[in-house]
Amino acid sequence: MLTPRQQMILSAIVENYVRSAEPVGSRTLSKNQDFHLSPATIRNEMADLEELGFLDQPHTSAGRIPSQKGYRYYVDNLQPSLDLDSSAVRALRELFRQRMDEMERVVQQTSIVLSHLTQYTAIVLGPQVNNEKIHHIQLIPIGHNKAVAILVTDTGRVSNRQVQLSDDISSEEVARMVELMNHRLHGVPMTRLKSSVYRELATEMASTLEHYEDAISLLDEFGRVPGEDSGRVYVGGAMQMLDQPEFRDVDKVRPLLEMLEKAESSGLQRVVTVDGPGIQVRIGMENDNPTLQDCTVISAAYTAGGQPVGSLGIIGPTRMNYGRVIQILDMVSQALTVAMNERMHGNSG
Amino acid sequence: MLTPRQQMILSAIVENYVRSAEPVGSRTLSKNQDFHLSPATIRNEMADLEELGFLDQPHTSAGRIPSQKGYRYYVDNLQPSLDLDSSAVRALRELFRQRMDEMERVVQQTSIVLSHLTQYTAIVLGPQVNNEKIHHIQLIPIGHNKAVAILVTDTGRVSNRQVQLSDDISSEEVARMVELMNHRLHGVPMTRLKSSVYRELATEMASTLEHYEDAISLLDEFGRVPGEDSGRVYVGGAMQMLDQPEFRDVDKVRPLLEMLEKAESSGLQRVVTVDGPGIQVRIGMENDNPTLQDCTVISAAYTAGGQPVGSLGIIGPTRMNYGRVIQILDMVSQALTVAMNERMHGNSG
DNA sequence: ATTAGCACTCACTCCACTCGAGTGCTAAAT
DNA sequence: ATTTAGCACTCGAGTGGAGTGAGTGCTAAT
Repeated sequence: MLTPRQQMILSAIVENYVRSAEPVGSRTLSKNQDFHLSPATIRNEMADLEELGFLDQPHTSAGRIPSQKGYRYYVDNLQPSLDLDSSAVRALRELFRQRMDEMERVVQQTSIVLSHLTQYTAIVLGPQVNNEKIHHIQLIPIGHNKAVAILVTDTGRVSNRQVQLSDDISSEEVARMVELMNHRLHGVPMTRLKSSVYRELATEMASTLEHYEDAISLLDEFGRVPGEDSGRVYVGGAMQMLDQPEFRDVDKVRPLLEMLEKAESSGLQRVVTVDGPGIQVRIGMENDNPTLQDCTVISAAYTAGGQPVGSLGIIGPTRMNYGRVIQILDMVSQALTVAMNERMHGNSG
Repeated sequence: MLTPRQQMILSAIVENYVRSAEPVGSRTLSKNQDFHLSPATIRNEMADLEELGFLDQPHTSAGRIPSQKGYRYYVDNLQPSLDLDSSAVRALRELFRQRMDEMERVVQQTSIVLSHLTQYTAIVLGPQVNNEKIHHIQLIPIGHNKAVAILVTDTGRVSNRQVQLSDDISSEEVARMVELMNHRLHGVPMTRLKSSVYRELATEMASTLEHYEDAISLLDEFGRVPGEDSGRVYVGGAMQMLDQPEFRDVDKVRPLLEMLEKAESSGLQRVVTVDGPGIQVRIGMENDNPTLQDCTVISAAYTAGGQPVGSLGIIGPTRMNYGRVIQILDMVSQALTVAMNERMHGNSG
């Protein structure tokens, strides 16, 4: 489709523009010793590339910048395969190996590290472990008719809720209630808590327990929120956006920053979620979200036990250093996968 | 110190400037029907006020703006006492009365509500309950030598940690360990966990338990982090900053937004912490933090059981609507105090 | 003590002008 | 048939002066 020379020129334009953030002219490229061509020749090629839709021209007498189609072509066909810096990988693994007591911490830390490494804004989705199973339920009374209900999953995640018990419930009945729930719910996937098991257990409890509504409301509580920090969105280095020349205008960044601020409620999950394996690159309009029409989102999944459980991504202007970001994202997603699996290891009973 | 007429003029300048964000001229004030004075007279007064340091002049032929000293005088002496809108109070109380399962949620929600109400950025410090006592400790084994340790306080707060047990520890010994810890630690304030009690208990356990180092490391874990969300900082409406004309320049907002982004590590706690009761107003340089030299921080404490346990504040430009913000902050801090006490109520055993 | 009048200041806007990087086209050179 | 040199053209960015208007300070009259 494109001649080798056209490819060279497109590639050079992308790389130049990514570096300088300014339209690239024919003379600049001509001085590039790699191809010995006069500016005029390059101009002709550029005119062709523009006609084909790979380049844009901000105005008549400016240089060329890559169009979204141009970036896409570059990413798909022209990107130099960088050999990944194995020392960086090792440093990164080391970082994750550090004692991070909470899974939440691991994920949050990742978003910060990722944004530091790339110099762009990073988004990490907390692990969405949906094959998590109930391991243990406990009720600890505190004061007058109040209790803390605690639910531990097989992965070691702990949820807790404060519950109000009926006035006239006896401690024996509470004990029976907890025993019954543990008996029936051990090993049951969290996802089924509110649906099938719920009804079954409800009828059984109704017949054996006096205050079964207490138990029901308790289970309701746990079922309502799928899990505190699963599904959470961590944004690292949001203010990196301000360093990008294309976003130096307050009116241009505001919608982006607002989106990042209200991460959970602005559908940011969708933005970085990936379908398949590998690295996904969404350039400009390829993002469904209209706020991101001048941005590129590069994202990857991380897995636990072979299953994808979350994803992480980078947001920046379409003028992004694709090669570098892809390389780093690849590295970090692998490191995070390893860290995840180390945490999970041996917890599946 | 200031004549009544000077006060009137200063007051009018502050209020005008807060509204318009533009220097106030003598003609503008003259048209204000309240005082029947010619522009010339007002000019003379303004010249005096400037000499006294209450007003600044951006450049020779511009109107006047309040200096930081001017704002301070206004806040201390001239501020009209607004009668607080009782319907708004009721609406707010209602909002807090809604079932918010986690204390964290309450606080986070407050930061959002507060920023909506004021149209400025809000900061809320999570409750720092330091007279919390240990209520119950529990160890739930999951899989191979791993366990989840759970600590419940008398206020119903739950902390949990994953711990690794020694290979050859028996379940009986684990049970004895937990029993011993519960026996000795029930009712002990969290703050003493790492100091006095620690040593006492350590020696006792060393003599009665074989694997006492497991227990020690467990208590260490709980003692290390004072409590997950106590001391946390919640920032609401950070992007409100972008709506302020004085921060429309990216270079001006960047430091502020970066500070808000790294809330926990940038010493934001200090910024909104208040010493005494009542509302605290820090104008410009009165803030220790140099990043805030053009900002005003208005903050208040909220209490639980009579003790101040946290604080909440508003950050905006020095050109701030002091009256409104103080009123709202007063309202919200009271509502939050009520909400806190409702949650705590009856849990002190 | 207040005000009218007036000269003065200064940011802001508009406009004409230049500068230069870059283009497209044509004709010559390879 | 390519490639290149040459040239006229375009257009954004930067410059500098004129004009405008909001605002001031000072002085003299009320």
